[in-house]
Amino acid sequence: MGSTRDHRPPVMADVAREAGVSHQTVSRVLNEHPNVRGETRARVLEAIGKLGYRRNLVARALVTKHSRTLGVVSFDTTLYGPASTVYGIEQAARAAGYFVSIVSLKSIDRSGVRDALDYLADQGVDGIVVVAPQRSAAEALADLPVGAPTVAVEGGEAGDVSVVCVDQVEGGRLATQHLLSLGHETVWHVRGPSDWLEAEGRVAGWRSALALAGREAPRPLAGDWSPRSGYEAGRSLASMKDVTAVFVANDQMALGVLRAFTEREVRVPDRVSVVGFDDIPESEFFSPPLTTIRQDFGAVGRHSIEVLLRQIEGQGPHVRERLVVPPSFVSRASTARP
Amino acid sequence: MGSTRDHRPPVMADVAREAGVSHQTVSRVLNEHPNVRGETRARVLEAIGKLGYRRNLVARALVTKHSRTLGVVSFDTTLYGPASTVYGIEQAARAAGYFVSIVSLKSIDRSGVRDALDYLADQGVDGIVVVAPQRSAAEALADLPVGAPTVAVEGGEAGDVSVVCVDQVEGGRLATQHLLSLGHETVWHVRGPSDWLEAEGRVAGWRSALALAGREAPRPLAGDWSPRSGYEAGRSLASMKDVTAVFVANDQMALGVLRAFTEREVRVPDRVSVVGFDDIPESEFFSPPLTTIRQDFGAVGRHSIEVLLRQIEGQGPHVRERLVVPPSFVSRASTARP
DNA sequence: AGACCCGTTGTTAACGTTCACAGTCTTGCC
DNA sequence: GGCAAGACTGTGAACGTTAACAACGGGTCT
Repeated sequence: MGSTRDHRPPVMADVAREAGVSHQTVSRVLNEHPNVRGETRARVLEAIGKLGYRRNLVARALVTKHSRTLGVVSFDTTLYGPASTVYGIEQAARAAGYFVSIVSLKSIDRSGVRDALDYLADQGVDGIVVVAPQRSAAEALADLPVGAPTVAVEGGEAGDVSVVCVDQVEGGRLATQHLLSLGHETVWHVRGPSDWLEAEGRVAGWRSALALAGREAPRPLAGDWSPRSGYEAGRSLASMKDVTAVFVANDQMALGVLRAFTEREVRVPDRVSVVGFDDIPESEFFSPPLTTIRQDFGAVGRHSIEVLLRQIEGQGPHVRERLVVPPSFVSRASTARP
Repeated sequence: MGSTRDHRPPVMADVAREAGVSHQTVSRVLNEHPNVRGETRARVLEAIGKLGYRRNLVARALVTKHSRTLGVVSFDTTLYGPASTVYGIEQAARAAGYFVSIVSLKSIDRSGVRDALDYLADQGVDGIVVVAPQRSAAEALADLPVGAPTVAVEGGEAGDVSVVCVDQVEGGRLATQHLLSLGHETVWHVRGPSDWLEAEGRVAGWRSALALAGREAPRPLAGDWSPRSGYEAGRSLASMKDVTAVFVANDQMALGVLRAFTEREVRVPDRVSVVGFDDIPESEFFSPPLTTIRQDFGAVGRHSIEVLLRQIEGQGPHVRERLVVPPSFVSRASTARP
């Protein structure tokens, strides 16, 4: 104990003095440079421990031009999907030794995305993950001026950037085929908002499965992902006599549909079968437990970081990757033969 | 057009040269120093625009010792509560011109919290918000070695740091009093994990309301916040004959309870009344729609930033604040007279 | 023996900003 | 006309790190 000044946190020079070496040698020890004698290294390490030295990452970032910080732009991290994705991203990033700086947009429009990108670029992030489920976000990304490597999550055919996404079309197909295979004549659909790529993908999958089976696609009902919109769609569906199977574009809306059916005493799955999408933790305990399509958000987050790091750390000519995570079918009690 | 080198982003010196002033004057314009002639300012601004100059925040942080970045430590941001809180924090922080760096812990133990704090301190954050709903987290905070100002959210009597929280005791009381006022003899409770302060607070509120009414408190059933644990508690409750009212410590578990009751054909609210906690977006569409206690997570997030900024920006002798956000009662269809 | 390489260490100069201080040019006032 | 006060601007030195290069010593090869 008893360093010269305890009121200022120690810097590299203090450690160097303590260990009787130059500050550059301290730097070498910290950066695990191979050419440092074992005994010297030990002395430096001891001095570091004694002084409680912590390297100043800001100074380091200034000279290396690498902040070891990744930026994440997301839309409404209150929703289960984005929240889980961001969680996966953060975990993977930290495991790789990166910090994560987050910007949550209230609405994703062109300028909002652009501002967020600028904001992060200002901070000097090494790379950016944009969770861009809406078409407008994907488009904003297309004319991106950002220097930093970027990966889009759920970003459709987003311009020049790499994309990691769940195969929504396949998910829609899975749900619809399951219902058809049970013997339903056709399958109705409560869709998500039209500016969401995920909503479009699920519609496309639904249509293609119906087409493959030679069935006419009924007019889809519009929802906005919220339970309330599902509830309203459910009331419409309940009043139609020929509805026996419904594919709802997410579990929250499916909950609303179930609620509407319960109120109108439309039994599920006896009279109508329902399939959801996402597999939120609650859906297993809906009444009845919801058959749904699971998205592995954690995997999406992890993959997006892998792709991004490959782009940051790997050299080579900026390959644009596209990684698709398959959804999976989860069978529960909300579907049955007609 | 045609600056000397387009391949390197422009720095202050480039702007200075372009505008025919010194770099210091550019700095003054950027920092809105009053003593700059209007015409000079205009010239500098024009040069900035022409060159597309953006100030390097890393270099700035090095000299000012302020990164304008706030750290957030949270536990499982997949859950609705933490996710909403973090969202509120991020929005408020950005509005105040701060970046937000997030660390999501998988498990909150002493060393985990400490590592996260170190990690953020290394990065040079100006302040830290710890969303510490678990006792272990709060304790870890008690012996905090961090130099940065810190605020705990839901942190109980967390050592020396300021705390922002929802009045859980009041919430538990509200729920219980509502059930008692309907005429129920007593109220059962499905509680959260015992190492969560929120769970303890709700239990305390429940007990105090029962005590005030001169009723015996039944033995609480243990849950872990998950719908499944609620389901299991619900199965137990369904097999007891004298249960007419249940206060469940969160909405997810309440969903599980409702599911168990439905399976056993225990009618809600006809035979048993149920009250939840949180008011997640789904609970309005449970069957039946859930009467619950709403927590304003957004307000908690905003307040925590206010308190933190007051601590960072305000001088003065580190006052330890404690800010309590009141919960509110939301009446729906899951409760009735016995 | 001399040249050369390599492991190890130190010295000096960036990185791009702000701070402290020293100028210069007005302006007002006696 | 001189002088001080203030507005405005410039110069140099930090901030704490890494990069580039030089220097030294000992070993190997010819």
